[in-house]
Amino acid sequence: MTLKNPFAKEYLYGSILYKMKEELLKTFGAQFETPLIEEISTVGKLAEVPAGETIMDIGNYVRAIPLLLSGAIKVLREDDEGDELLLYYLEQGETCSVTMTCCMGQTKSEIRAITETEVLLVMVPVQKMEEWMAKYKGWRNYIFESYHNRLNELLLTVDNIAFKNMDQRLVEYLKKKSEVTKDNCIRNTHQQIAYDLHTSRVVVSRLLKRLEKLKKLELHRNHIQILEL
Amino acid sequence: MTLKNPFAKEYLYGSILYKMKEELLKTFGAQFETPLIEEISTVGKLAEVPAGETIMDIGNYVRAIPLLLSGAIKVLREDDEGDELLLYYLEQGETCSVTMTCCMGQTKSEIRAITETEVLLVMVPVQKMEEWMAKYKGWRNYIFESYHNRLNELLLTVDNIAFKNMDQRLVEYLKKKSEVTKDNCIRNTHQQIAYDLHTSRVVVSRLLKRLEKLKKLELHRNHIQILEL
DNA sequence: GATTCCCAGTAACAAAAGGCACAAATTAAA
DNA sequence: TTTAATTTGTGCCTTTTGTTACTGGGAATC
Repeated sequence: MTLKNPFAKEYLYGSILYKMKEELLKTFGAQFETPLIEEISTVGKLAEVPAGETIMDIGNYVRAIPLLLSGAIKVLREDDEGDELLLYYLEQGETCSVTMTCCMGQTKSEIRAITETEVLLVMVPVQKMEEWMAKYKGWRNYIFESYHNRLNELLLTVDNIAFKNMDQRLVEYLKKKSEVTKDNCIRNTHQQIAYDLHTSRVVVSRLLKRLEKLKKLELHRNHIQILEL
Repeated sequence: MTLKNPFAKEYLYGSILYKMKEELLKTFGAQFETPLIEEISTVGKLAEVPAGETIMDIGNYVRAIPLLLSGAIKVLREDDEGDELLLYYLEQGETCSVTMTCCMGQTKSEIRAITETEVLLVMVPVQKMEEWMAKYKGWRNYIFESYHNRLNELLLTVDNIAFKNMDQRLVEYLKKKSEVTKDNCIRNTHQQIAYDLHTSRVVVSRLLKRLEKLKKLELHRNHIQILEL
């Protein structure tokens, strides 16, 4: 947040404190202690980010971790040649464990995070994270659950790329994407899908055509209408 | 530890407490507080397991987590059809985060763990784990570092299966295996390698033959002598 | 010593995935 | 409107990986 600020709008002091607390209660009220929510409201920064923004990139140093209040973020991996692969999506109430381990260990980010939809999040400085770990059981449990969820999500990703063929992976991808965007219409070009799945545009086009013939979706320019997968 | 005990020898009370403390100091002396090491010695159970034993299987409930004092453990994933894939190795001073999240969340194990070499480990009951988290900073850091390491290791696994071809993966596999077993000789059949890499025996044989022609190794029945990879 | 079993080598073939080239359709820009 | 750029559809070919089938070598067992 100190270097180049990637956020479109950042709420200013006081003016929007009420909204932040309200949003925190909505998302974390059940698992966080009230004083913890108080503290987050005080030190955290609320940010609203439009879709398609890179909020964390490979090689960046991390000094704050994001708590996702609404919207979805996609987390990507990149290899030496710049080839990408979608790892998983983060949704409401989640946080990026990979980022967390990075800022704890003072190492650079290993992943790239891009907003999939418009997103509302709270940035919490890393020092507080450690402090709350000793102080609030709710926070400790949350951090552990996050790790748990991320590890399991990564295992599912491994399952997909190791055990499944591209056609199955494509179907899973479309399902998941439609789920997180809450939209039956995938607003993407074939090339963009190919990047996420780490394959070529031609392959995606071919498989999509096959799915269209099976009446599972309708293809249009720049978007795909899902019928039933 | 309550059901079928998979351990060959389990050290009995008192008799070997000295050895346990000594081993704990050797492996964890630098990062654990002295009273923590005391506590581990008191509640932990030292176990020596020969190579090739399954110490954790998919579907098992976990009530204790292992701290690895020496040797190596391989961690596998399995799909619905019983196809396997090696995820990573655990080595001295490490613990299985996936197992940890399982016992914290009271869920079943998602992975299988098999001793790659003879192994010395301490089993710690899960309740203590939580207790120490609030009590010892050294423990808290250790648990976090473990998660960190596991996540990064899993990311590398994803990189391998997503971005690399089978020949490169095979070379990496042989290197890593030779490293953790501290042995230039891979004592495996081609079929066993094929299981770990989730491919077929014929493919492994083909690629190994190619490596032999490149003078990178020598093939023998039941073992492979690595020259330089 | 003969038999059986396991392991490795190999050829031939099949399937999955990727690459290239180009055409057609549609949109955006000039 | 004309032109340019983008997106998609497809045929053809290559590479990679997987499958089947069969071979012989060697070790273990009878």
